[in-house]
Amino acid sequence: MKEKTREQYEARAKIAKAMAHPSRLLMLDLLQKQEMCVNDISEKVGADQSTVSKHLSILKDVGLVGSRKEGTLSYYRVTCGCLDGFFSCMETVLLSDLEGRRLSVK
Amino acid sequence: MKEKTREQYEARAKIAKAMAHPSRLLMLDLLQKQEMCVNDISEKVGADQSTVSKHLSILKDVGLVGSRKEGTLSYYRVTCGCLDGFFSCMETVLLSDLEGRRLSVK
DNA sequence: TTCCATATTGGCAATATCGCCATATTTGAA
DNA sequence: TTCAAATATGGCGATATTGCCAATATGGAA
Repeated sequence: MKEKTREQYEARAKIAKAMAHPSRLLMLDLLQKQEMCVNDISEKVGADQSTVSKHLSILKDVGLVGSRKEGTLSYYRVTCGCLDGFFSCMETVLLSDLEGRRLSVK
Repeated sequence: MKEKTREQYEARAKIAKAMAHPSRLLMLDLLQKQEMCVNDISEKVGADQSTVSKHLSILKDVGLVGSRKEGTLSYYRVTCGCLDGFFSCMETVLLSDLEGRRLSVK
């Protein structure tokens, strides 16, 4: 493991870790379509407001979402334009995995 | 959270979780370039052979890598062709995050 | 068979994540 | 200022992840 790239893998892992939760993936989907405040997200996700707030801060820490304040409300949104590629790759993996389990390479 | 898509987010989260580790990301990089056996990977990664074996089984469980046996050796390789998109998106996020921290949207 | 190299699996302690409750904090309205 | 709504943060038990050291397959060679 090279000295210089170890940090890079850790940085990448942070991003992957931020996405490694069903609720956070749902949030990313929602916030890609439109800006939303915490309470609305909380209802959509079906988790406690404090839980959602923490999830959002995790996403924000790695730069996947941004936020702005308007009065007492915090509006969050996705700041990166390449998530679709992410998700479609995931779908590809899921599909090919289903096929692969029936075929040669296990 | 819609009934039907919850499982889908969990399936995606599994994949993200599988990638959410520096060593596993390094392994994916290595195994994308060439097929490798456990011991060689272990040396490259700098972790115990049993640790690497477990990492590999995590990657294999979600269908990111496949393996074949040749004698006593197990050769692993990446089975999905869309990882580059994954990684380049991660780099994009990392870069834009650095810029974003100096600018408006926090 | 016995021996050796490779790989996988158990077990376990250390650490991290998760989600709720309770408690700040912030902002606008009264 | 006092109150209420929206968010953020502390804290804590429950659960999951991590990585090493055994211990256990597994296969080839002697």
